[in-house]
Amino acid sequence: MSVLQLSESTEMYLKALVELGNSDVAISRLAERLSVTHVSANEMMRRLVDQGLVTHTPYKGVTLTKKGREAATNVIRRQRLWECFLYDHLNIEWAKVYEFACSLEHATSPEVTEALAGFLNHPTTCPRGNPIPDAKGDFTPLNGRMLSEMKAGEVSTVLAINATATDVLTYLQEKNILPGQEIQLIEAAPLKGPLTLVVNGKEVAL
Amino acid sequence: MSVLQLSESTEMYLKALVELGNSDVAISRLAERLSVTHVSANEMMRRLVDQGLVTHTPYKGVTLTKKGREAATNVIRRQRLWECFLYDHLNIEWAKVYEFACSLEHATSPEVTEALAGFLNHPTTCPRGNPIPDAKGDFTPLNGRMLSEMKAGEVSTVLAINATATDVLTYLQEKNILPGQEIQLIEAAPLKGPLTLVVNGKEVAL
DNA sequence: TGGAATAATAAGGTTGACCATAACATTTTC
DNA sequence: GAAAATGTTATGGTCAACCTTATTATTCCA
Repeated sequence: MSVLQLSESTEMYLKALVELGNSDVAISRLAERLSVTHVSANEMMRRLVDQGLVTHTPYKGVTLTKKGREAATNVIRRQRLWECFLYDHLNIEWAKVYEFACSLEHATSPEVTEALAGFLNHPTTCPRGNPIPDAKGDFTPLNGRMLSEMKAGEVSTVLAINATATDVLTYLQEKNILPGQEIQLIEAAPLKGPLTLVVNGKEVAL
Repeated sequence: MSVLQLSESTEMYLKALVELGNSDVAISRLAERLSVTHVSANEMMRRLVDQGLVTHTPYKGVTLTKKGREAATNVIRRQRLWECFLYDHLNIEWAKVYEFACSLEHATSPEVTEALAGFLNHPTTCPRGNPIPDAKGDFTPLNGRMLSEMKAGEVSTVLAINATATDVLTYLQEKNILPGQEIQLIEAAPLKGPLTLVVNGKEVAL
Protein backbone atom coordinates (compact mmCIF):
# COMPACT_ATOMS: atom_id res chain seq x y z
CA MET A 1 0.00 0.00 0.00
CA SER A 2 1.56 3.24 -1.18
CA VAL A 3 1.91 5.56 1.77
CA LEU A 4 1.17 8.76 -0.09
CA GLN A 5 1.38 11.75 2.16
CA LEU A 6 -1.85 13.71 2.26
CA SER A 7 -2.27 17.06 3.90
CA GLU A 8 -4.82 17.39 6.63
CA SER A 9 -6.86 19.53 4.30
CA THR A 10 -6.75 16.92 1.56
CA GLU A 11 -7.95 14.30 4.01
CA MET A 12 -10.92 16.44 4.92
CA TYR A 13 -11.84 16.84 1.27
CA LEU A 14 -11.54 13.11 0.62
CA LYS A 15 -13.74 12.28 3.57
CA ALA A 16 -16.32 14.81 2.51
CA LEU A 17 -16.35 13.36 -1.00
CA VAL A 18 -17.15 9.91 0.33
CA GLU A 19 -19.80 11.26 2.65
CA LEU A 20 -21.44 13.17 -0.19
CA GLY A 21 -21.80 10.23 -2.53
CA ASN A 22 -20.17 7.99 -5.04
CA SER A 23 -19.79 10.13 -8.11
CA ASP A 24 -20.22 13.54 -9.64
CA VAL A 25 -20.27 15.43 -6.40
CA ALA A 26 -21.01 19.10 -7.02
CA ILE A 27 -18.13 21.26 -5.92
CA SER A 28 -20.57 23.65 -4.29
CA ARG A 29 -21.91 20.84 -2.05
CA LEU A 30 -18.36 20.09 -1.09
CA ALA A 31 -17.63 23.72 -0.35
CA GLU A 32 -20.74 23.92 1.76
CA ARG A 33 -19.92 20.84 3.80
CA LEU A 34 -16.40 21.99 4.46
CA SER A 35 -17.39 25.60 5.10
CA VAL A 36 -15.10 27.04 2.49
CA THR A 37 -15.95 29.18 -0.50
CA HIS A 38 -16.72 27.51 -3.79
CA VAL A 39 -13.65 29.17 -5.24
CA SER A 40 -11.43 27.55 -2.63
CA ALA A 41 -13.04 24.20 -3.20
CA ASN A 42 -12.47 24.59 -6.92
CA GLU A 43 -8.82 25.40 -6.37
CA MET A 44 -8.46 22.40 -4.11
CA MET A 45 -10.10 20.14 -6.64
CA ARG A 46 -7.53 21.22 -9.18
CA ARG A 47 -4.86 20.09 -6.74
CA LEU A 48 -6.59 16.76 -6.15
CA VAL A 49 -6.93 16.24 -9.90
CA ASP A 50 -3.20 16.92 -10.24
CA GLN A 51 -2.50 14.32 -7.58
CA GLY A 52 -4.72 11.84 -9.38
CA LEU A 53 -7.15 11.54 -6.50
CA VAL A 54 -10.27 12.74 -8.30
CA THR A 55 -11.56 13.37 -11.78
CA HIS A 56 -13.47 16.50 -12.58
CA THR A 57 -16.04 16.84 -15.33
CA PRO A 58 -16.83 20.54 -15.62
CA TYR A 59 -20.43 21.38 -14.80
CA LYS A 60 -20.92 17.78 -13.74
CA GLY A 61 -18.95 17.32 -10.60
CA VAL A 62 -16.05 15.52 -9.09
CA THR A 63 -15.51 11.80 -8.63
CA LEU A 64 -12.91 9.90 -6.64
CA THR A 65 -10.45 7.84 -8.63
CA LYS A 66 -9.46 4.37 -7.46
CA LYS A 67 -6.44 5.91 -5.79
CA GLY A 68 -8.59 8.62 -4.22
CA ARG A 69 -11.14 6.17 -2.98
CA GLU A 70 -8.48 4.00 -1.40
CA ALA A 71 -6.95 6.96 0.33
CA ALA A 72 -10.36 8.13 1.52
CA THR A 73 -11.28 4.71 2.83
CA ASN A 74 -8.10 4.63 4.77
CA VAL A 75 -8.76 7.98 6.33
CA ILE A 76 -12.26 6.91 7.26
CA ARG A 77 -10.98 3.69 8.79
CA ARG A 78 -8.60 5.59 11.02
CA GLN A 79 -11.21 8.05 12.07
CA ARG A 80 -13.85 5.44 12.91
CA LEU A 81 -11.41 3.35 14.88
CA TRP A 82 -10.67 6.38 17.00
CA GLU A 83 -14.38 6.99 17.38
CA CYS A 84 -14.69 3.51 18.86
CA PHE A 85 -11.80 4.05 21.20
CA LEU A 86 -13.02 7.42 22.41
CA TYR A 87 -16.54 6.16 22.95
CA ASP A 88 -15.96 2.69 24.31
CA HIS A 89 -12.82 3.20 26.32
CA LEU A 90 -12.57 6.87 27.19
CA ASN A 91 -16.31 7.38 27.62
CA ILE A 92 -16.31 10.55 25.59
CA GLU A 93 -19.77 11.96 24.98
CA TRP A 94 -21.35 10.41 21.91
CA ALA A 95 -21.90 13.71 20.13
CA LYS A 96 -18.30 14.83 20.55
CA VAL A 97 -16.63 11.64 19.46
CA TYR A 98 -16.65 12.40 15.76
CA GLU A 99 -14.96 15.75 16.13
CA PHE A 100 -12.23 14.50 18.44
CA ALA A 101 -11.62 11.45 16.31
CA CYS A 102 -11.28 13.66 13.29
CA SER A 103 -8.34 15.50 14.83
CA LEU A 104 -6.65 12.30 15.92
CA GLU A 105 -7.12 10.67 12.56
CA HIS A 106 -4.82 13.13 10.81
CA ALA A 107 -2.03 12.26 13.20
CA THR A 108 -2.20 8.48 12.95
CA SER A 109 0.37 6.34 11.20
CA PRO A 110 -0.52 3.01 9.58
CA GLU A 111 1.32 1.19 12.34
CA VAL A 112 -0.74 2.83 15.05
CA THR A 113 -3.92 2.31 13.06
CA GLU A 114 -3.42 -1.44 12.89
CA ALA A 115 -2.41 -1.70 16.51
CA LEU A 116 -5.50 0.25 17.46
CA ALA A 117 -7.70 -2.01 15.37
CA GLY A 118 -6.24 -4.98 17.19
CA PHE A 119 -6.71 -3.38 20.57
CA LEU A 120 -10.35 -2.70 19.74
CA ASN A 121 -10.76 -6.23 18.44
CA HIS A 122 -11.38 -5.17 14.86
CA PRO A 123 -14.74 -3.48 15.22
CA THR A 124 -16.91 -3.25 12.13
CA THR A 125 -19.03 -0.24 13.00
CA CYS A 126 -18.40 3.09 14.66
CA PRO A 127 -20.59 4.58 17.40
CA ARG A 128 -22.55 6.41 14.73
CA GLY A 129 -23.42 3.08 13.15
CA ASN A 130 -21.25 3.44 10.06
CA PRO A 131 -19.11 0.57 8.83
CA ILE A 132 -15.37 0.54 9.43
CA PRO A 133 -13.35 -0.54 6.40
CA ASP A 134 -10.82 -3.27 7.08
CA ALA A 135 -7.10 -2.85 6.51
CA LYS A 136 -7.53 -3.60 2.81
CA GLY A 137 -10.28 -1.00 2.50
CA ASP A 138 -13.15 -3.46 2.20
CA PHE A 139 -16.39 -3.05 4.09
CA THR A 140 -20.00 -4.09 3.82
CA PRO A 141 -22.05 -1.07 2.83
CA LEU A 142 -25.04 -0.26 4.96
CA ASN A 143 -28.14 -2.17 4.04
CA GLY A 144 -30.65 0.59 4.61
CA ARG A 145 -32.12 3.72 3.16
CA MET A 146 -32.14 7.41 3.80
CA LEU A 147 -34.67 8.91 6.14
CA SER A 148 -35.83 10.96 3.18
CA GLU A 149 -36.82 7.76 1.41
CA MET A 150 -39.31 6.75 4.08
CA LYS A 151 -43.01 7.23 3.50
CA ALA A 152 -45.38 8.78 6.01
CA GLY A 153 -46.57 6.27 8.58
CA GLU A 154 -43.69 3.86 8.13
CA VAL A 155 -41.82 2.47 11.07
CA SER A 156 -38.11 1.72 10.88
CA THR A 157 -34.94 1.35 12.89
CA VAL A 158 -32.10 3.84 12.80
CA LEU A 159 -29.09 2.12 11.29
CA ALA A 160 -26.52 4.90 11.20
CA ILE A 161 -26.13 8.63 11.53
CA ASN A 162 -24.58 10.50 8.66
CA ALA A 163 -24.28 13.88 10.33
CA THR A 164 -20.90 14.95 11.63
CA ALA A 165 -21.37 18.43 13.07
CA THR A 166 -21.23 18.29 16.84
CA ASP A 167 -24.26 20.51 17.34
CA VAL A 168 -26.39 18.35 15.05
CA LEU A 169 -25.19 15.21 16.81
CA THR A 170 -25.98 16.76 20.18
CA TYR A 171 -29.50 17.48 19.00
CA LEU A 172 -29.98 13.94 17.74
CA GLN A 173 -28.70 12.55 21.00
CA GLU A 174 -31.10 14.71 22.96
CA LYS A 175 -33.96 13.46 20.87
CA ASN A 176 -32.68 9.93 21.24
CA ILE A 177 -32.23 9.41 17.51
CA LEU A 178 -29.40 6.92 17.80
CA PRO A 179 -28.45 3.68 16.05
CA GLY A 180 -30.86 0.91 17.01
CA GLN A 181 -33.67 3.27 17.87
CA GLU A 182 -37.07 2.58 16.38
CA ILE A 183 -38.72 5.56 14.73
CA GLN A 184 -41.92 6.26 12.86
CA LEU A 185 -42.18 8.90 10.17
CA ILE A 186 -45.36 10.90 10.71
CA GLU A 187 -45.13 13.48 8.03
CA ALA A 188 -42.68 14.78 5.47
CA ALA A 189 -43.36 18.38 4.54
CA PRO A 190 -42.96 18.99 0.81
CA LEU A 191 -39.91 20.56 -0.82
CA LYS A 192 -37.44 18.82 1.49
CA GLY A 193 -39.17 20.55 4.36
CA PRO A 194 -39.15 19.39 7.97
CA LEU A 195 -39.86 15.77 8.85
CA THR A 196 -41.96 14.79 11.80
CA LEU A 197 -41.03 11.60 13.59
CA VAL A 198 -42.19 9.70 16.61
CA VAL A 199 -39.32 8.49 18.75
CA ASN A 200 -40.03 6.66 22.00
CA GLY A 201 -43.57 7.95 21.81
CA LYS A 202 -42.47 11.56 21.46
CA GLU A 203 -42.80 13.72 18.38
CA VAL A 204 -39.63 15.19 16.96
CA ALA A 205 -39.25 17.61 14.07
CA LEU A 206 -36.16 17.53 11.90
CA MET B 1 -7.04 27.16 32.78
CA SER B 2 -7.06 29.38 29.73
CA VAL B 3 -7.32 27.25 26.64
CA LEU B 4 -5.03 29.30 24.46
CA GLN B 5 -4.78 27.92 20.97
CA LEU B 6 -1.23 27.04 20.03
CA SER B 7 -0.12 26.03 16.59
CA GLU B 8 1.55 22.69 16.12
CA SER B 9 4.76 24.51 15.45
CA THR B 10 4.47 26.53 18.63
CA GLU B 11 3.95 23.36 20.60
CA MET B 12 7.12 21.88 19.18
CA TYR B 13 9.08 24.95 20.17
CA LEU B 14 7.66 24.92 23.68
CA LYS B 15 8.53 21.29 24.14
CA ALA B 16 12.03 21.83 22.87
CA LEU B 17 12.50 24.73 25.26
CA VAL B 18 11.62 22.55 28.22
CA GLU B 19 13.85 19.76 27.02
CA LEU B 20 16.75 22.15 26.57
CA GLY B 21 16.69 23.60 30.04
CA ASN B 22 15.13 26.06 32.39
CA SER B 23 16.36 29.40 31.25
CA ASP B 24 18.37 31.31 28.70
CA VAL B 25 18.21 28.70 26.02
CA ALA B 26 20.33 29.72 23.06
CA ILE B 27 18.23 30.16 19.97
CA SER B 28 20.81 28.26 17.96
CA ARG B 29 20.39 25.21 20.23
CA LEU B 30 16.70 25.43 19.65
CA ALA B 31 17.13 25.72 15.91
CA GLU B 32 19.41 22.72 15.94
CA ARG B 33 17.03 20.55 17.93
CA LEU B 34 14.10 21.43 15.71
CA SER B 35 16.10 21.19 12.50
CA VAL B 36 15.28 24.67 11.32
CA THR B 37 17.61 27.54 10.51
CA HIS B 38 18.55 29.95 13.25
CA VAL B 39 16.83 32.67 11.28
CA SER B 40 13.56 30.76 11.37
CA ALA B 41 13.98 30.05 15.07
CA ASN B 42 14.61 33.73 15.67
CA GLU B 43 11.47 34.69 13.80
CA MET B 44 9.50 32.16 15.75
CA MET B 45 10.86 33.46 19.02
CA ARG B 46 9.63 36.90 18.09
CA ARG B 47 6.17 35.41 17.70
CA LEU B 48 6.38 33.60 21.03
CA VAL B 49 7.53 36.80 22.71
CA ASP B 50 4.52 38.58 21.20
CA GLN B 51 2.27 35.89 22.60
CA GLY B 52 3.85 36.25 26.01
CA LEU B 53 5.13 32.70 26.06
CA VAL B 54 8.83 33.47 26.35
CA THR B 55 11.16 36.32 27.14
CA HIS B 56 14.19 36.98 25.04
CA THR B 57 17.36 38.64 26.19
CA PRO B 58 19.44 39.32 23.11
CA TYR B 59 22.73 37.45 23.10
CA LYS B 60 21.63 35.62 26.25
CA GLY B 61 18.83 33.37 25.18
CA VAL B 62 15.18 32.67 25.59
CA THR B 63 13.26 31.72 28.73
CA LEU B 64 9.73 30.43 29.16
CA THR B 65 7.35 32.74 31.00
CA LYS B 66 4.92 31.35 33.54
CA LYS B 67 2.32 31.19 30.82
CA GLY B 68 4.75 29.54 28.45
CA ARG B 69 5.83 27.01 31.01
CA GLU B 70 2.25 26.09 31.80
CA ALA B 71 1.47 25.65 28.14
CA ALA B 72 4.59 23.57 27.65
CA THR B 73 3.83 21.36 30.65
CA ASN B 74 0.42 20.72 29.26
CA VAL B 75 1.78 19.71 25.90
CA ILE B 76 4.26 17.38 27.54
CA ARG B 77 1.54 15.83 29.67
CA ARG B 78 -0.53 15.04 26.61
CA GLN B 79 2.40 13.60 24.77
CA ARG B 80 3.58 11.38 27.60
CA LEU B 81 0.10 10.04 28.25
CA TRP B 82 -0.06 8.98 24.63
CA GLU B 83 3.37 7.40 25.00
CA CYS B 84 1.97 5.26 27.79
CA PHE B 85 -1.05 4.29 25.77
CA LEU B 86 0.93 3.39 22.69
CA TYR B 87 3.45 1.39 24.64
CA ASP B 88 1.29 -0.33 27.25
CA HIS B 89 -1.88 -0.93 25.28
CA LEU B 90 -1.00 -0.89 21.60
CA ASN B 91 2.40 -2.55 22.04
CA ILE B 92 4.09 -0.10 19.76
CA GLU B 93 7.84 -0.51 19.61
CA TRP B 94 9.54 1.40 22.41
CA ALA B 95 11.73 3.47 20.10
CA LYS B 96 8.81 4.62 17.95
CA VAL B 97 6.48 5.59 20.73
CA TYR B 98 7.80 9.11 21.17
CA GLU B 99 7.40 10.03 17.55
CA PHE B 100 3.87 8.68 17.21
CA ALA B 101 2.81 10.25 20.48
CA CYS B 102 4.16 13.56 19.28
CA SER B 103 1.78 13.58 16.34
CA LEU B 104 -1.20 12.58 18.44
CA GLU B 105 -0.44 15.15 21.07
CA HIS B 106 -1.11 18.06 18.76
CA ALA B 107 -4.56 16.71 18.04
CA THR B 108 -5.71 16.14 21.59
CA SER B 109 -8.29 18.25 23.38
CA PRO B 110 -8.27 18.75 27.16
CA GLU B 111 -11.32 16.56 27.47
CA VAL B 112 -9.65 13.65 25.71
CA THR B 113 -6.45 14.22 27.67
CA GLU B 114 -8.20 13.84 30.99
CA ALA B 115 -10.21 10.85 29.85
CA LEU B 116 -7.01 9.23 28.65
CA ALA B 117 -5.29 9.92 31.95
CA GLY B 118 -8.18 8.20 33.71
CA PHE B 119 -8.10 5.25 31.33
CA LEU B 120 -4.38 4.83 31.98
CA ASN B 121 -4.92 5.17 35.70
CA HIS B 122 -3.01 8.42 36.00
CA PRO B 123 0.49 7.21 35.27
CA THR B 124 3.36 9.28 36.58
CA THR B 125 6.10 8.29 34.18
CA CYS B 126 6.27 7.66 30.48
CA PRO B 127 8.00 4.65 28.88
CA ARG B 128 11.17 6.72 28.56
CA GLY B 129 11.15 7.22 32.34
CA ASN B 130 10.21 10.89 32.34
CA PRO B 131 7.61 12.23 34.76
CA ILE B 132 4.11 13.03 33.54
CA PRO B 133 2.78 16.32 34.92
CA ASP B 134 -0.67 16.08 36.50
CA ALA B 135 -3.66 18.04 35.25
CA LYS B 136 -2.51 21.10 37.17
CA GLY B 137 0.95 20.88 35.67
CA ASP B 138 2.70 19.65 38.80
CA PHE B 139 5.21 16.84 38.72
CA THR B 140 8.14 15.56 40.75
CA PRO B 141 11.33 16.29 38.85
CA LEU B 142 13.67 13.43 38.29
CA ASN B 143 16.00 12.76 41.15
CA GLY B 144 19.06 11.87 39.15
CA ARG B 145 21.91 13.22 37.15
CA MET B 146 23.08 13.35 33.59
CA LEU B 147 25.24 10.59 32.21
CA SER B 148 27.82 13.27 31.56
CA GLU B 149 28.03 13.90 35.30
CA MET B 150 29.14 10.37 36.09
CA LYS B 151 32.76 9.65 36.81
CA ALA B 152 34.74 6.80 35.31
CA GLY B 153 34.18 3.54 37.16
CA GLU B 154 30.87 4.54 38.71
CA VAL B 155 27.85 2.27 38.56
CA SER B 156 24.37 3.66 38.30
CA THR B 157 20.84 2.89 37.15
CA VAL B 158 19.23 4.50 34.12
CA LEU B 159 16.34 6.64 35.31
CA ALA B 160 15.11 8.21 32.10
CA ILE B 161 16.02 8.77 28.50
CA ASN B 162 16.13 12.32 27.23
CA ALA B 163 16.63 11.57 23.56
CA THR B 164 13.64 11.82 21.27
CA ALA B 165 14.91 11.01 17.79
CA THR B 166 13.70 7.60 16.73
CA ASP B 167 17.06 6.47 15.39
CA VAL B 168 18.80 7.37 18.64
CA LEU B 169 16.11 5.58 20.63
CA THR B 170 16.43 2.53 18.41
CA TYR B 171 20.16 2.46 19.09
CA LEU B 172 19.65 2.75 22.83
CA GLN B 173 17.10 -0.01 22.75
CA GLU B 174 19.46 -2.27 20.83
CA LYS B 175 22.14 -1.66 23.42
CA ASN B 176 19.61 -2.21 26.17
CA ILE B 177 20.06 1.23 27.65
CA LEU B 178 16.55 1.53 29.05
CA PRO B 179 15.03 2.83 32.28
CA GLY B 180 15.92 0.55 35.18
CA GLN B 181 19.03 -0.80 33.54
CA GLU B 182 22.23 -0.82 35.55
CA ILE B 183 25.23 0.66 33.79
CA GLN B 184 28.83 1.33 34.58
CA LEU B 185 30.78 4.18 33.08
CA ILE B 186 34.16 2.94 31.94
CA GLU B 187 35.64 5.97 30.34
CA ALA B 188 34.67 9.43 29.27
CA ALA B 189 36.80 10.74 26.45
CA PRO B 190 37.74 14.40 26.92
CA LEU B 191 36.05 17.32 25.13
CA LYS B 192 32.56 15.78 25.33
CA GLY B 193 33.92 12.85 23.38
CA PRO B 194 32.47 9.36 23.34
CA LEU B 195 31.56 7.59 26.57
CA THR B 196 32.25 3.93 27.14
CA LEU B 197 29.79 2.02 29.26
CA VAL B 198 29.28 -1.51 30.40
CA VAL B 199 25.69 -2.67 30.07
CA ASN B 200 24.77 -6.23 30.93
CA GLY B 201 28.43 -7.10 30.78
CA LYS B 202 28.86 -5.66 27.31
CA GLU B 203 30.79 -2.58 26.35
CA VAL B 204 28.90 0.15 24.58
CA ALA B 205 30.22 3.40 23.13
CA LEU B 206 28.04 6.48 23.02
C1' DT C 1 42.69 44.36 22.26
C1' DG C 2 41.31 42.44 18.13
C1' DG C 3 39.75 38.69 15.54
C1' DA C 4 36.77 34.54 15.70
C1' DA C 5 32.67 32.76 16.92
C1' DT C 6 28.15 33.46 17.84
C1' DA C 7 23.76 36.02 17.68
C1' DA C 8 20.48 39.19 15.65
C1' DT C 9 18.26 41.51 11.95
C1' DA C 10 17.09 42.80 7.28
C1' DA C 11 15.29 41.75 2.75
C1' DG C 12 13.17 38.94 -0.29
C1' DG C 13 11.35 34.29 -1.72
C1' DT C 14 8.31 29.93 -1.42
C1' DT C 15 4.37 27.01 -0.31
C1' DG C 16 -0.32 25.50 0.98
C1' DA C 17 -4.60 26.76 2.03
C1' DC C 18 -7.50 29.93 2.43
C1' DC C 19 -10.14 34.63 1.21
C1' DA C 20 -12.94 38.32 -1.91
C1' DT C 21 -14.37 40.20 -6.15
C1' DA C 22 -15.40 39.86 -10.77
C1' DA C 23 -15.93 38.00 -15.32
C1' DC C 24 -17.35 34.36 -18.08
C1' DA C 25 -19.47 29.66 -19.37
C1' DT C 26 -23.04 26.37 -19.09
C1' DT C 27 -27.28 24.40 -17.60
C1' DT C 28 -31.82 24.66 -15.98
C1' DT C 29 -36.17 26.40 -15.90
C1' DC C 30 -39.96 29.34 -16.78
C1' DG D 1 -35.20 31.35 -26.10
C1' DA D 2 -33.86 34.24 -22.48
C1' DA D 3 -33.24 34.96 -17.69
C1' DA D 4 -31.87 32.78 -13.44
C1' DA D 5 -29.08 29.66 -11.27
C1' DT D 6 -25.06 27.32 -11.05
C1' DG D 7 -20.32 26.36 -12.13
C1' DT D 8 -15.57 27.92 -13.64
C1' DT D 9 -11.62 30.80 -14.04
C1' DA D 10 -8.82 34.94 -13.31
C1' DT D 11 -6.72 38.19 -10.39
C1' DG D 12 -4.95 39.62 -6.39
C1' DG D 13 -4.55 39.36 -1.32
C1' DT D 14 -3.54 37.14 3.51
C1' DC D 15 -1.17 34.26 6.84
C1' DA D 16 2.05 31.01 9.13
C1' DA D 17 6.12 28.88 8.79
C1' DC D 18 9.63 28.00 6.54
C1' DC D 19 13.89 29.22 3.37
C1' DT D 20 18.52 31.86 1.57
C1' DT D 21 21.81 35.44 1.54
C1' DA D 22 23.83 39.23 3.57
C1' DT D 23 24.78 42.66 7.05
C1' DT D 24 25.43 44.18 11.64
C1' DA D 25 25.99 43.57 16.65
C1' DT D 26 27.94 41.37 20.66
C1' DT D 27 30.62 38.30 23.30
C1' DC D 28 34.50 35.44 24.10
C1' DC D 29 39.04 34.34 24.36
C1' DA D 30 43.89 33.95 23.11
